[in-house]
Amino acid sequence: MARATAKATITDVAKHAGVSLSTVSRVMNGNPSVDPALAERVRGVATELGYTASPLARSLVLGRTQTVAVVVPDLGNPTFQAVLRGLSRAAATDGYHVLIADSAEQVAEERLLAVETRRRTDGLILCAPRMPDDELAMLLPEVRPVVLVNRGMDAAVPSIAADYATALRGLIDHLYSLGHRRIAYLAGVARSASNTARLAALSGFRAAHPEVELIELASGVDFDSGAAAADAVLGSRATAVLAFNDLVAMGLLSAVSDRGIRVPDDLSITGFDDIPFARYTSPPLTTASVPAADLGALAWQALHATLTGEEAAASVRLEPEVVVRGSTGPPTS
Amino acid sequence: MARATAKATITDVAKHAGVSLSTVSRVMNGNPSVDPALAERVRGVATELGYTASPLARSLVLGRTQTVAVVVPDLGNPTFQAVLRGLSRAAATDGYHVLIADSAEQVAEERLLAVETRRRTDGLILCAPRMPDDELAMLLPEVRPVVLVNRGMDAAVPSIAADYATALRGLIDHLYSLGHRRIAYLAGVARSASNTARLAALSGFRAAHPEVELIELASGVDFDSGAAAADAVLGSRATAVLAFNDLVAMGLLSAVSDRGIRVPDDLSITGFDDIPFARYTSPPLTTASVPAADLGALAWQALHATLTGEEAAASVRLEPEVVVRGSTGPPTS
DNA sequence: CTGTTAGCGCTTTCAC
DNA sequence: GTGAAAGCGCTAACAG
Repeated sequence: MARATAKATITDVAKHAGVSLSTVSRVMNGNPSVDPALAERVRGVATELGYTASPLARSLVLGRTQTVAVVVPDLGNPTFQAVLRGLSRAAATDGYHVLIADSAEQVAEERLLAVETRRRTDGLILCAPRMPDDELAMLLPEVRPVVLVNRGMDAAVPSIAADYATALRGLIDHLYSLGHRRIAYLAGVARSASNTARLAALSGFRAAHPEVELIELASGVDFDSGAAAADAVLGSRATAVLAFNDLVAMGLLSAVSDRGIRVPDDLSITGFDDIPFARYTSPPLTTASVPAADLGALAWQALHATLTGEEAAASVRLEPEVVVRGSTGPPTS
Repeated sequence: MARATAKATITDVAKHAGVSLSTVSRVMNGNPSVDPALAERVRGVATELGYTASPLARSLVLGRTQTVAVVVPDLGNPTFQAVLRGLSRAAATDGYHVLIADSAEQVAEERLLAVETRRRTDGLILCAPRMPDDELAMLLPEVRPVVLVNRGMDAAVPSIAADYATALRGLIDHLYSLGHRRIAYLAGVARSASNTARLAALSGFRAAHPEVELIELASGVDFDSGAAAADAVLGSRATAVLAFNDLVAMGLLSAVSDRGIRVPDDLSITGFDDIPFARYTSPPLTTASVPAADLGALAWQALHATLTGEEAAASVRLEPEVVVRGSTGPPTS
């Protein structure tokens, strides 16, 4: 017969049970130094009153909230959604809660969001691919413990990232082996961490294959920018295009299809990330599979490790896999 | 020259400024009853020390956390992702934080998650389409203030929902006007709130059009169950199928296409929700557009209203719009 | 084993 | 206008 009204406090329980606060506290925390019979009685009163310790009060005195913060640049992006999902489930497994902040692509807000959410939690998981290096460097000490996702920094802070460079290289090699010699790259956001990695892959490839024409084209990171890039891509006379990510690839695919271009016969297209929908376009998208949910889970593991002080969490780098589907093929022209 | 080490407390500031705690508190809270000059000095010390009031301590004494909880059944589902996004951004606008819990489709966990996250926050936004009515009824009083998403209850708790019944009816009418007389329905999760609404729409249509054959088929709520239902759908000899949602529709579309079935010539398919990818299938999906992000934003508004006690938040019901794309057409058989 | 006493860091009467 | 003191609900020495 629990009365759900006006949440009972530890004092109520103590009074009803005729014991001191400490005893109740001990019982509730499973401290064995309490007489079993007494403990039983206290527990009885507690359940009768529907008592649960206030997380707030505990947090204040214990100095930990059992909560971590995560800031992402866009909750609408499937990749970050997957990171969040992996993170959230992993954290839940360890009894932690997740406070979430979406900067909505406002890089200027990220710092504040990070600091603010961090103060209400025990640690931070930061996805801020576009925050300038120097700003990030200033921020990091302030929000420790923190783990970075998809972005390296100094070794002092653990970073869980996919190896964008190697993966993109895999995609280029795939196109090359198909026979493509004129390849466009839709560059996404210029100053993002993963774009930097991709550009490195590009120049690596250039060095190895000077005979191949690599054309860099500007673009955004979503459907619309992919679609908007269609004319530029077609104008470039490339036979294949590396899109910044699956979203861009899908937008492009859709737009060129509308213009009567056949994929992959007239144009091969690769995506990046392997979001859940990549296999359902037509043709299905060749892409690099970034295990975003794993990234989230690993980020949690790293943070949890430093939280429990077991070990200095190590950075980890995941290798995406090139998954070849129908959107790439040999050039016909 | 802010020293970021060991977060300064209000006591530090008071000491450095040579004033009492109360004064610092007043200054930090913009209480005008402080001598402007003194206030200025205190503010100086505060910034110098990099002082910010501990949200935890404030929460404890003020009795509010500036945080709300949201529980969703699956963070991998685009609809709930959109709800979360709309909610998170709206809440951020009002200076609130969002604590998120993903029950990972474990209906048994939802109650606990709801109660636990609610205790650390000021209110709850609950998406629990599959929780049994009686369990929900028991839970609600315990987590108030709460607002329900996509699920009505008694009038006592505000509910923000899309009108699934009317929308599905719109989809059926669309198929009917196209000439379909044998229509299959992929029923998704049997006991979910929105499925109940859909079934109501179905029987409404049956009453109006006894000449139409309406075939109910079991299915899940994701790609795979859509694909898995392909044989059953084909076996039913329906000329059109109403999929439980876009995911199911896409899975089905993909599977029947693989079998050489042409959509919409051989089979018309409708989805539900209008997730961002629905327009990028081929053919693009005819579906009912559920403004999930708006649902989230409205849920926030309702919760915020009851939090600030301005008014008793009202329930709202949004009308999805039927959006006709390429996956539906007249039957050819 | 159990109770008493300090706080955790802050806000808020209540006096001066 | 400013400070002293009480207390938000809990835990953790510290005594018995």
